[in-house]
Amino acid sequence: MAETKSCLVEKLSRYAPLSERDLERLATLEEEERPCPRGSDVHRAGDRNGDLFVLKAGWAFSFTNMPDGRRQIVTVHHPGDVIGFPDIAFRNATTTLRCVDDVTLCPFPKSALSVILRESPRLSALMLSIALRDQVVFIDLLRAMGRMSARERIAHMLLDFRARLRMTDPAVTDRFRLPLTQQQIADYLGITNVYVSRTMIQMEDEGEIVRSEGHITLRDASKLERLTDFCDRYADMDTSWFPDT
Amino acid sequence: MAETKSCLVEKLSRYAPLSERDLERLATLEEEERPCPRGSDVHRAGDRNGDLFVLKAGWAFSFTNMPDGRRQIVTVHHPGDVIGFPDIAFRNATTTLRCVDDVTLCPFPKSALSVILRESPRLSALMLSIALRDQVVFIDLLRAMGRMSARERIAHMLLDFRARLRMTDPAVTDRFRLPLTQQQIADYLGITNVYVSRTMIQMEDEGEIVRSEGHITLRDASKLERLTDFCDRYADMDTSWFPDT
DNA sequence: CGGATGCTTGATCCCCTTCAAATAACGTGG
DNA sequence: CCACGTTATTTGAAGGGGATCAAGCATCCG
Repeated sequence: MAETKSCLVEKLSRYAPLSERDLERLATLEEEERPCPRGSDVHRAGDRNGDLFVLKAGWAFSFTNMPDGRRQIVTVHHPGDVIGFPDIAFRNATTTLRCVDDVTLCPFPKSALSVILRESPRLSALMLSIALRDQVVFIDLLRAMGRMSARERIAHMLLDFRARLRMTDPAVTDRFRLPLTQQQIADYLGITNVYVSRTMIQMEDEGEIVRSEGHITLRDASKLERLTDFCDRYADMDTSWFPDT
Repeated sequence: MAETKSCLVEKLSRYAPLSERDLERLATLEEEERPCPRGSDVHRAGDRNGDLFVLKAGWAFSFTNMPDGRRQIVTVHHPGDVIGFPDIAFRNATTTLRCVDDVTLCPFPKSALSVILRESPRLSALMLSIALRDQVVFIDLLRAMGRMSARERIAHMLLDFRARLRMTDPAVTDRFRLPLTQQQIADYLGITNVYVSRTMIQMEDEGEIVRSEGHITLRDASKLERLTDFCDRYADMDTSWFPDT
């Protein structure tokens, strides 16, 4: 029985059935979990690449800066997310990882990937699939940034957050905590904090959302889904082609 | 000796040294190459997922539409590129693949991935790395879309194209063929064709670029690199952690 | 309770869009 | 190789979405 409460096991076994051996293998790869206070940086862009993480609790985000100070938040990480995948193709981190909340991280070393690739084709397929799923999520975000208005972008972001939160907690409803500042939302969506404020007020005035106590409520999620042509990439991965072992 | 001129072998062996066995394995996975006329669609968004491709010759691009007709080109594919990676995590294609030129494709089936994962950890690592490298390229593009002006986006695109073309042909200089229409560039960068025209004229007036005979010349690439804080993601992948076999 | 941080609001500006039309380049058939 | 329709590029004028700057409020936290 998998009595071990490994983050990685917890996370990956959600996607596809894994053998006992694979589960054990995963559990041994993990290092001791590690807390990080809100506002702190786990690593900075340019740092030598170290570990990958599973985000056990709290929100975080990855971002890059331009020389003149413009900032782009690239990913908002939710509990259960694997963090650091894109960087492993390179020697140095391409983004800075900052904690939104007090956060708990479960690190596992980059070299663990090598072990997985050598020993478990099925786990390898899973890692690859997650990476490729994330790529499609980026593509969806790219479409939002390229062709959507500020209002649509915010709607898209909210739907995306809901879908992601629902992955680790199926009980998530149309009301959930949103700990990001408007400046952070702005840096994520490529607009300004001022316009985030204006747009969210407008969305609230028109009954699309409600804000209170750091939480947000989607009043009519399916309307927002139509508005943004939203597609939940977390719900329907294809695992049928995976090797059996 | 690898006498077979397999596209896949050609492509992948560029990144990291591979064993004879791996090279042979790759060669057998490939199906017969296939031509596609310019302007035609290889597959459409929503189609059941079939093959992956190596683009042997010509340019192509992948795009999505919004219900109201807005279009976002997501990737511009150059000779040597592997096409279709993001889709394999799903049952259906998420984008439409359209040919810019008369194109030659080397298809290999999705099931080939399963074979690779089972038989060659080293090739698996390579596939994963390419997927993750592409993810970083998307992140760079995202940053451009979120925080850069039209002019900076165009500069970024040109630098990216040059870097990619140089991967398969190191002889590529600051002058190269640019077969995209301004409408396509616009749909790629999230601006309008009209503004692409205006901006490129301005860039030409100010001596940053030259256009002639369907080609473009970068007059001072390093200046453009500073302007956009450009980073060549194709030049420096980290393969040091790969399994040996 | 006081400072800092985050949110809202107003006035003004500009990058880019939209619409429309003219010009140029291209592809095809004769 | 030219003629002609088609598609791509350029140009102009006008308008809007969102940026910028600056100030006033609300909230959080020690």
